[in-house]
Amino acid sequence: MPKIGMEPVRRKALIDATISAIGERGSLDVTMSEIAGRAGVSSALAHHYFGAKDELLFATMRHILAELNTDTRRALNMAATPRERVSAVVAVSFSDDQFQAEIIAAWLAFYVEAQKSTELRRLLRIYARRLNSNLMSGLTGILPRTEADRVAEATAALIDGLYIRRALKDGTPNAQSAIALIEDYLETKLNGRSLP
Amino acid sequence: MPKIGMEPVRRKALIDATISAIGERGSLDVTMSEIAGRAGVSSALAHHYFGAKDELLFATMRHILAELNTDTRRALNMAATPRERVSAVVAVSFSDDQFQAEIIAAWLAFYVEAQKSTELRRLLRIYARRLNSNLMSGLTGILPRTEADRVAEATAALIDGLYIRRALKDGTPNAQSAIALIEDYLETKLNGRSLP
DNA sequence: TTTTTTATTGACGCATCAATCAATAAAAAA
DNA sequence: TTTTTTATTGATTGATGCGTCAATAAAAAA
Repeated sequence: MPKIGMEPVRRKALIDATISAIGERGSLDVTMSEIAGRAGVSSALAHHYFGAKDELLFATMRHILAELNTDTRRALNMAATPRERVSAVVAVSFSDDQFQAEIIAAWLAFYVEAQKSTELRRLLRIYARRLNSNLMSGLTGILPRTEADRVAEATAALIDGLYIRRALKDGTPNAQSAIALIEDYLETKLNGRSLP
Repeated sequence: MPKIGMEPVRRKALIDATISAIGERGSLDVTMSEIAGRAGVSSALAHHYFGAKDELLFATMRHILAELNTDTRRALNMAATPRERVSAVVAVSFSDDQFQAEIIAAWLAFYVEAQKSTELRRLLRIYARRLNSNLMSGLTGILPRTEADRVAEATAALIDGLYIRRALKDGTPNAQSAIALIEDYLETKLNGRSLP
């Protein structure tokens, strides 16, 4: 009993299923059947809408990136000062929507896959550039350019590093301590004074 | 014309081949034949010595970890002050022997694989604990415990973060700027003053 | 009402690999 | 010299999984 206009519904369901499958397996070694099953459809349908597995994975990463971008824009819009902008970018990276076991696993897996796939690498570079630009949008209002560059790079590395290290632990991600760590760094750098 | 005492030679060759194969492919998706071919033997021989592919990969990660540990111990032995100990740990992580495209790719790939394999996760946790302990061995001589803990965690995150971010770039790894970034952080934290 | 488009799947072909095994041969031990 | 151990591989098997295709059916268009 095929209803019309299913395409966007299925695409969304398949992408969500991909994320949760990757989250559970902890890698991109998930079968099309597994993903399709989770989405409640046949693997043939997944191929029908996405063509090849690569494209489904690519669409999934793009979706994750898009969500992060949306959240970041919203947070930046609410930030009043440059200092708040920096904190906003950090906070979004460790927000409940982003800093989930599933998403973290996906990030990691996609980083690895990017070694093979040129397109995926391009996508992740866009993320890196965007993150840098978002951080700089706050930092340039506080520090001289050279210093701002350095702090932006360190902050980005800290974010990625805390993500990857998080993957080794089990249990619920502790976003609070991650944020505290980065904020401590920022405070030191921006005020020249660390937390007591 | 089988010569006697080949086992250690083959094991070493196979592990080296595994690293270079992973480096080229950028992931653990390398076939036993590919690895064996690089080592100049048949895939059957690889199975003969390592049993299953898992075990070869495991042995490879253990080898990488062991090398890092050896290098670190040597560097720590040459460090005279606590401050030098911290720098030594950082320097080794970005030394020519460690900060190579091949090794970086392997680290990344193994991090992902650790999501699936309990043993591998245990191995990587050992690395994390050891890194922390090595950093603390210097930091506790400079900062109060709580502060030292925080700086150790941040430094570890920076190291891992710079590794993962390195994987996105192409060309030769730039260890110098990575070290500079971390040293700048350490200077700020330990002296309360950043580089000009 | 007939035709086309959209949705959907079960079955299948085909390729890839990990792992096994029987076979070969040289060295070492008995 | 016979036997055992060590080294080595080509061929094979069995499983897995991507992608395709023909078939089915409802909705929409003609």
